Amino acid sequence: MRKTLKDVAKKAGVSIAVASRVLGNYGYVSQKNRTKVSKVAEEIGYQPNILARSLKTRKTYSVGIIISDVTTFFFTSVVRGIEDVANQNGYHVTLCNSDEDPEKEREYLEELYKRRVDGIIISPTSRNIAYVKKIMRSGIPVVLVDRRIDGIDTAQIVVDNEWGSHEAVKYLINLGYRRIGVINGLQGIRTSEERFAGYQRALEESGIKIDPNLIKYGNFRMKKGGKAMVEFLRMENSPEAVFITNEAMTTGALLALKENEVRIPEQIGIVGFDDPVWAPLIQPPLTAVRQPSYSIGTIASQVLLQKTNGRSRRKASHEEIVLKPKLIIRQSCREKLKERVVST
Amino acid sequence: MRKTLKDVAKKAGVSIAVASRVLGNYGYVSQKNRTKVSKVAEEIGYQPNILARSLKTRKTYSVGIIISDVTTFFFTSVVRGIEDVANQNGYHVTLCNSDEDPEKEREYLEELYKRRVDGIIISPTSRNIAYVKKIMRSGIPVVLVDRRIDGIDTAQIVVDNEWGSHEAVKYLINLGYRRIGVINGLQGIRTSEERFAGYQRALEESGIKIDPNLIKYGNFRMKKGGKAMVEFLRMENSPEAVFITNEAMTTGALLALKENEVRIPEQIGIVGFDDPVWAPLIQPPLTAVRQPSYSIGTIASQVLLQKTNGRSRRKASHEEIVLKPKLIIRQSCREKLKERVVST
DNA sequence: ATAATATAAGATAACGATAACACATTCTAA
DNA sequence: TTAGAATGTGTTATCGTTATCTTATATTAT
Repeated sequence: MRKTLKDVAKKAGVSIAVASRVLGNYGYVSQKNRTKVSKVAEEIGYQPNILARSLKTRKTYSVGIIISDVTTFFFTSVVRGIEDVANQNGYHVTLCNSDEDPEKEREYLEELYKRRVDGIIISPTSRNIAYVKKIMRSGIPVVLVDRRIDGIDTAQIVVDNEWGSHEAVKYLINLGYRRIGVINGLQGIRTSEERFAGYQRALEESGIKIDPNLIKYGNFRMKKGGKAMVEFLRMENSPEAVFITNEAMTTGALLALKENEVRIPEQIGIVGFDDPVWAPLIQPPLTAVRQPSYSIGTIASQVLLQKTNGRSRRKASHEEIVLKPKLIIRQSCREKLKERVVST
Repeated sequence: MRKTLKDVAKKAGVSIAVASRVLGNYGYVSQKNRTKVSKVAEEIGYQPNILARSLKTRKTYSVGIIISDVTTFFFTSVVRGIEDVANQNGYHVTLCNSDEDPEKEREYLEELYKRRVDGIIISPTSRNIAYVKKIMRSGIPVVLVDRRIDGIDTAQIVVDNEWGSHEAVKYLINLGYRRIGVINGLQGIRTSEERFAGYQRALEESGIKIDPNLIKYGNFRMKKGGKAMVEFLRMENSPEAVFITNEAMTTGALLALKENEVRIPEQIGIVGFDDPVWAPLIQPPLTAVRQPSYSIGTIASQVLLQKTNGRSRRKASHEEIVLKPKLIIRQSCREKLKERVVST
């Protein structure tokens, strides 16, 4: 059924070596054979078996991506960026969703290793660092995105989360907000920690004491964002403004506010991390920290491919590329003149 | 560096056949050798080379997905659905974004074929049907999602677009709207045609004449949706309501309306196809046709895997699974009592 | 004219696994 | 006791390529 080199060679009346040379475009082949083989290959619809080729050449022209969830706005853009440059360079992309589950992440890493991908781009949960390092040692280049890991000898493409959060919270403080809540991501994930650190620094710089009651922990998913917001609303002294550390949780929180008929920004100010397309469409338009997500993807892909091509092995091996996010001010916060209490 | 079966066999003091039997868990092996080999494999960190295995077994446990763009809400869910069930069954997923470009689509199909994927899930542009059929003939199962193709002998998982559109437009008509515009998708794509057909039927059933000026063609992307909407606004006799045939174009249109300060639903009624998470959050909450996108993915994946497993070859081979969408009524349309003219 | 090189093409050995086969043993049944 | 099955192991072919090694001929340089 499926045609092999042998079929081509036989029909063209040459050895498979010659056929391979023609189709692979290398070595010496006479013009006569060259055209003959090409013609035959075309005729019988020959397509090389990449498995066999890869087995021999030790190059698969494929890269793996491990992220928590493609369904989130941030990661779709990252994935799209990765895929675009990968494909421009003849690479294919295998997608894995870890759902923040270290177990799943570990399995995917193992699987990608077995499949002999030429490289891996991962947004790590930080629970399998030793294993990531082991994979790197075995020769597969790895590039980290979104989540930094200390003491790892490879490229990392991240956003300055601390700075972005600091900008956001500083902005809230400048507007006059004092009781500022935060809905954090999963504990143990670097991004969460950095975003929280920015929140913390902004408050400290302004001499505002940090109130543990105003700190909630979510898991980066929608539902928890809503739940955390409801908890805030139920407090006897709920926050005047809330900084929410990713898009999914922001969505959940906004939904909860809507359900409870809490008006933004009159009753509560909101700033979210991540600036999805729909941010300007909601009522009121959302003030948010925009991450250059597509660029993260393209850069990560470029860096990875550079590594797989073997060149520049010493140079730029564990560079850290930090992209600056940007606070997009819309209307979900407002000048706060005097104290106001949120109705529960 | 990388360990092979040979290394394991040598270290364990057995033949590679025995090692293969232990690790592959088949055939007769003594308990002594079984534990010995397992232990050695563990020790030296042996991971099988999937390329070699697949070459021999003619099974790669990987499936390809070709869709237009992961970045869109609808397709992320579909992809996630596919990936979830694929992974539960030990399959991996290779993602390809065609961007509605038949050329790209063709290249991806070819590439997936060369990579010997066990199956392909595609949302086709309809321009490479002959090639899809050719691939199918060569033995790779293909499942179509979202976009139906006539006269193709395989499973198709689609949404009843005509019905969904009909529901949406009928709803507008029942509210009293008469001059109803439509922003269509790319011409030549099945989904577009079906959604348009539903629009058409609803109008015809109500005896409303179809006005070509109220029909715009977009390309399923945000920008074109905005452009089409602006064109509507600039008309001397612009539509009272607009039905927009996918999420990205709806986003663009809403953005354009916002920019032009057109109030919804006072000045114009809007119904969109696709119901993204943010639909309830915008002002006013968007009335939209919800597609069961995640289910499309899971079902497609299940059907495909069933096909790859070779079982049930005669049965259910070209079944068409049609899922019903659902009109979610929110507040972007309102009872229309008398004629009103939209300000430009 | 002859050595040195360029051109051309086939045979064959990998790549790393599985599968088919052959050959021992050991166990069971007649 | 012995045929036949069950169990255990090793050897080798194979999957479809590419890479290496020969060998043969044509072309160029000295």
